[in-house]
Amino acid sequence: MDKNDDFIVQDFLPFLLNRAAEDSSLEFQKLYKGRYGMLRTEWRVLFHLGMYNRMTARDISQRAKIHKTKISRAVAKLAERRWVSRSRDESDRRAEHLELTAAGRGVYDDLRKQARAYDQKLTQGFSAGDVALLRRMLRQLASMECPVDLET
Amino acid sequence: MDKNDDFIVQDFLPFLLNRAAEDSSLEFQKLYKGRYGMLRTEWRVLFHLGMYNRMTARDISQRAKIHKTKISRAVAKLAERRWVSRSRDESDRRAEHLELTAAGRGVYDDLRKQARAYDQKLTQGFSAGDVALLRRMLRQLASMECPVDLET
DNA sequence: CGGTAATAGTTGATTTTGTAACTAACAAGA
DNA sequence: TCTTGTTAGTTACAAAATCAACTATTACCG
Repeated sequence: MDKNDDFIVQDFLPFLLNRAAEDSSLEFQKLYKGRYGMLRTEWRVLFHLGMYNRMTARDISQRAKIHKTKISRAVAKLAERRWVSRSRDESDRRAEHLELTAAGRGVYDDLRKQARAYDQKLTQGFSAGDVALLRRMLRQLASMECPVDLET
Repeated sequence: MDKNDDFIVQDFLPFLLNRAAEDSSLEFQKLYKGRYGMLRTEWRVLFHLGMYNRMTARDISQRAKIHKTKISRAVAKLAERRWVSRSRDESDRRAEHLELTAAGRGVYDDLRKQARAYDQKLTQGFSAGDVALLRRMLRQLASMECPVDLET
């Protein structure tokens, strides 16, 4: 990693990140998939709404960096299952405010509990300080560059 | 993260990992996609072959934890472009040995250079020690549980 | 105003992935 | 040998992601 030509592609950060991401997501995915028949994007939208309460699709898209078409379809499914309610913004009738219904919040609460437990399981091999550092670095890596056109 | 109910789903490790993985991959993806029209799995297969020289699809599958169908398709494309050559194992005619051609090695060499530079760019905001710790933790998170049936 | 551009969100077509089932080759025991 | 089981790899079909184009609404600016 330091010298001129000893670069091991197995150490390539994007590779390591993708592997860790895929592997660490697998088990939790079974949960929201198996228990609620949700897709990953649906779960992400759900938890953003659970956390911020009232957002438009655009808000979620920007905050989570999820493409708007994915959100559109996820919201459609969540609304169909009555976990999310939609209401037009009257001052800008293009926009739509999204909120969890009571049922949706029930699902969110359950999954959040599971997520917490799962997170603890994932991190139990590390010291608290290391985990904190890890999260900080991941956040920084994620926000690093965002010149990416989220539309299109 | 510590108390009973202050779990912020934005801190959820799989979420952070996925975001960091996606974001950190984007720019490099443009490279192998734009310059060589490769898909992610193809690039992964290519660099495994570049690193280990002679492998079967199964070897790659196990080492990189990539599903065999993905590898099969990636190899098909790489072979079609004459970047990879295939040869049957004579002692076990089910297996096929894969190797980079000269052209394939050219591509690999170029991309490995790019990868090294890109990796340095990604990590330049952190101390060397932190980066080393990060890689170690990612590797551990990735290999943590592997009860997952790689076949099927 | 009127026209062009931008924005929120949706839809449809194409790609890519995931899942299962399949072929072909080998292994091992009755 | 035959039967059953396993392994390497491919293929077919369904599920999902991506990309481009679309509607409807608002903003900007002459």
